Amino acid sequence: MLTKPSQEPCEVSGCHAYNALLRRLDANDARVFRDATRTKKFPVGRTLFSQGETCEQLYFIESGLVGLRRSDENGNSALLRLCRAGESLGYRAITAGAAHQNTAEVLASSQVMIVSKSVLRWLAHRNTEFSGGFLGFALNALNQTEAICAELLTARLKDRLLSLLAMFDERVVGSESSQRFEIELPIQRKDLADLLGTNPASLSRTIARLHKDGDVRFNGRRVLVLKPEALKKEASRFWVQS
Amino acid sequence: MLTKPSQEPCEVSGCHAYNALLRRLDANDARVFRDATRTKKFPVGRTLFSQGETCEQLYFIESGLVGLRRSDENGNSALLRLCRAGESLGYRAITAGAAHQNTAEVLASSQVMIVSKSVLRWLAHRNTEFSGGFLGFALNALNQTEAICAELLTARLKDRLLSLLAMFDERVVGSESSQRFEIELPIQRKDLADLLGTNPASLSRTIARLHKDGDVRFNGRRVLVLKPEALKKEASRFWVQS
DNA sequence: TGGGCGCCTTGACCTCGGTCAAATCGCCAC
DNA sequence: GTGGCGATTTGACCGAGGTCAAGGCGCCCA
Repeated sequence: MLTKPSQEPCEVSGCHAYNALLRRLDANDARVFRDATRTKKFPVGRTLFSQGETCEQLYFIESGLVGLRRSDENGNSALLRLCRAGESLGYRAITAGAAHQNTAEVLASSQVMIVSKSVLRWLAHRNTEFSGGFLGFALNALNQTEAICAELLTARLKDRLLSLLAMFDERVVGSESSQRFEIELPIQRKDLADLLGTNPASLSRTIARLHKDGDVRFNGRRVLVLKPEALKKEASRFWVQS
Repeated sequence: MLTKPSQEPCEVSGCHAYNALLRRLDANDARVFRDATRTKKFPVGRTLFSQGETCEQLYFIESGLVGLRRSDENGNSALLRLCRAGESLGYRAITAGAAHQNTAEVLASSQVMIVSKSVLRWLAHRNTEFSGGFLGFALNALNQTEAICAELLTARLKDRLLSLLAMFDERVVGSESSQRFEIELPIQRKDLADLLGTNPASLSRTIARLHKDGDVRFNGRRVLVLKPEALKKEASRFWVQS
């Protein structure tokens, strides 16, 4: 995919963030950028980078799912949010010239494009608008993190779970209103629990309650949504315009 | 302060963010920027801008305290975080060309510098590194919001309160370890409760518990810290390096 | 000096969700 | 199949914190 001499240099990858950066470069620099890109597959459980490390690379998620985790010295560890296909990672530490503030752990097997810091520095030096791209990434991340934060401040576990479910399927915001449909969860219960700030036991109980109320039926990682409007109501927070 | 012909153009205001932007401009543009700046005092309860509005101005907090609040259509409203003297507001909506995602409400009487969007646009057009400044602001905000998020995901109300107290006094991270000292809270209970994701009643009970345990003694807005090490332990999350 | 009005605290009550241990399920290798 | 192991659910228990209403306190103003 990266080697084909594309006629339309704006769409050379399946990663939105990658394309957004590429669009800010002239043909020549775009070639440099593409040539410096390599692709790697990461299995579940692997980490792209760890909190405290200095940043060496810029990452672009082509497929899969990566979680950002933050720990403190008291031993607490929180799974802050998910990064999906199309997103970029590592730009924060590179731009700030600081260590990674979070650990990026692979939650579902992911295909990732990688560009080394040195190439990036070289390009950024020649293209001052380059940082405009990162600014866009940061603003999106900030908005989403604030949405999550707002939810943690106000919503109950049950509603947070519904809202999280809504994240995993774009049909939730689609038009086919009252149709039941199925979502395939890409991650396991422990991770879901971490994202919600709870533990697998409590999560399991909440799922049982939803089941009993007839809203949503869980079967392992398959989730049958019986009342889409319940999800829709909760979904809104996450879909800030990007 | 803004009119004096400064010899050292880097430090013309008491606002760190303002100075950071100014430093990215040459002498000429810096003058344009300064001349376009006006100062305004906002009393408690006023808002700088509201969620959903289009952004017309860039704000710099010289003194006081501003809170960012996010509401959703279900009627929930969360006070996300505090913006203190030195911070900038409004750059997100301007940069993204979108509406404000949050409401900025004045929690403690504030002195604010204001620059109109049109001037900013003009300057940003001539100075492509300008967005690098905003990127820095966004990365800081993101880090802090993540820290708050992590705390909400893992910590109990009591510990979140201690951590919030620590925010209000830099002595907490200082060296004078075991000395008791006093903090003057700039905001009222309701706002504290909102920041912690709780209500005044529960907050009051938590305060009473801290009082009984001999850690911290509240007297209205005056807080006597008896065991600084208790605060120190919690403070760490918020002081990510900027 | 005595309302009046916010702000804050307290009481009573109860639900949500945390904790720990045991049981069950699902999956893979042998 | 069968044992093993991790993932998930369930049970039993209980504590943190939500809710609503009443009470106290401080402050301003007439």
